[in-house]
Order: sequence, then structure tokens, then C-alpha cells
Amino acid sequence: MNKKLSRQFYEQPTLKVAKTLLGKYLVRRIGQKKLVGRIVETEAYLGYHDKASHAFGKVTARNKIMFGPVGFWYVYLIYGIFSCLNIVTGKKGFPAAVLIRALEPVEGIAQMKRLRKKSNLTDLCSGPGKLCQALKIDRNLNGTKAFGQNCSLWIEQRGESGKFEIGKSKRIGVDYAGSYWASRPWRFYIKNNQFVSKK
DNA sequence: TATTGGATCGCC
DNA sequence: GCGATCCAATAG
Repeated sequence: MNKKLSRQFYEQPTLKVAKTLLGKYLVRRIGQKKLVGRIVETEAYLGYHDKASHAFGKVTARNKIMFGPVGFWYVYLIYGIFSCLNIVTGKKGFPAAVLIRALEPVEGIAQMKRLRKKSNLTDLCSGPGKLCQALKIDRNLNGTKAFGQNCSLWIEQRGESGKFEIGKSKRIGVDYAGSYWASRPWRFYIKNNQFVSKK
């Protein structure tokens, strides 16, 4: 049974959402076709005190979606080349989001290979920039809704999540934020899963 | 208005 | 190890 996650799901505490998203399925609809991957790695960005977060300090044109209500996508361009995908969490006015960092390809694998120009399964979605390329996600989806009707991008539960161990570490690529924020253990991943981004 | 550097990736 | 490549953020 496939069940799209509701707005209420994203109202849970951000760290809980980040952990609970592991084993769920990211679904990208393009016309009648679907590209689907199982989420195996996430990171939490938590509040305006978090120096590693784009929402640190104040509202800007780019980060304003993070200050809005839960259940909307925050998509931004990194290094002028790749997109990164986050789902907004936290109450309105409190900026938080969960970055989707890696997927295990499930449906539409042939098209993912074309979009990525890669044929190795473990190279398709094993990083935040890679999975956006594989699922044709870019800033056109910034600010769109992940719940309710007429979404082109959402997360769903497919039966039971299955048994796996959750690993935890500091977040990747945020050393500029200073030792305290860079060392928060807010990255979560499925242990011993080959599709997790390599460090 | 000008400059700077990034929640990455892939090739050298 | 390093360059790609663009735009948001900040400084002036």
C-alpha cells in the first residue's frame, strides 16, 4: 500500500522527521511517468541559530521558504551547477528543513541513467546533487507543496519500512559553520547501505 | 553596483 | 587535488 505523507507528518520535530524519512520513498511525477527512490540518507538544518543553515540570522529572498509552513519543498542551486532538495519542517516562523542526501533507485531507473549520463546504479542518486539530477528536480519546484493533490514531487510510505539500523554523524560540507555547528550529529543514514553518499 | 564563495561532483 | 559555473549575500 502506497500512502503519501501528510502535512501532519512534517509537523513532527525536525530531527524525528529526518530519521523517520529513512526507508520512505521519494516520488517524482513527470507527466504520466514516475521516478522513485528509497530515501537512505538525510540531514537536519535546525533554526536560525544554526550557522550551517541557509536560514541563519534572518529572512532573505532565498531562505524565506524555510520560514514558512511545513510540507513545502526548498530547492536551491549549489556551486552554480547542482540543485539540492529539502522538505520544510518546523512551525511557521521557525526555519528548519531536512535535506534529502541519497536515494536507492527504485522506479524509472533507465530514465535516471539518461538524466545522469551514468550507468552504474550506485552513481545515480548517492548524493544531494546527484539525486536532483536523476529525478529532474530544480528550482522550478522551489516552494511547491509535498502533500495533498496535484503534487509533482512527494514522499510516500510503501508498506512497512523494513528493518534497518540508523547511523548518525556530523553533517557533510559545513565546516565553515564553526566547530560547534559543524559537529552536530544531525546526519542520518541507513547503515551498510551501498547507496549512501560516500565520505 | 561589485565582489565573494558555496549543504557538490567528477575528473586530474 | 582542483575547476566548473551561477547567483544569493554582503560590502561599498
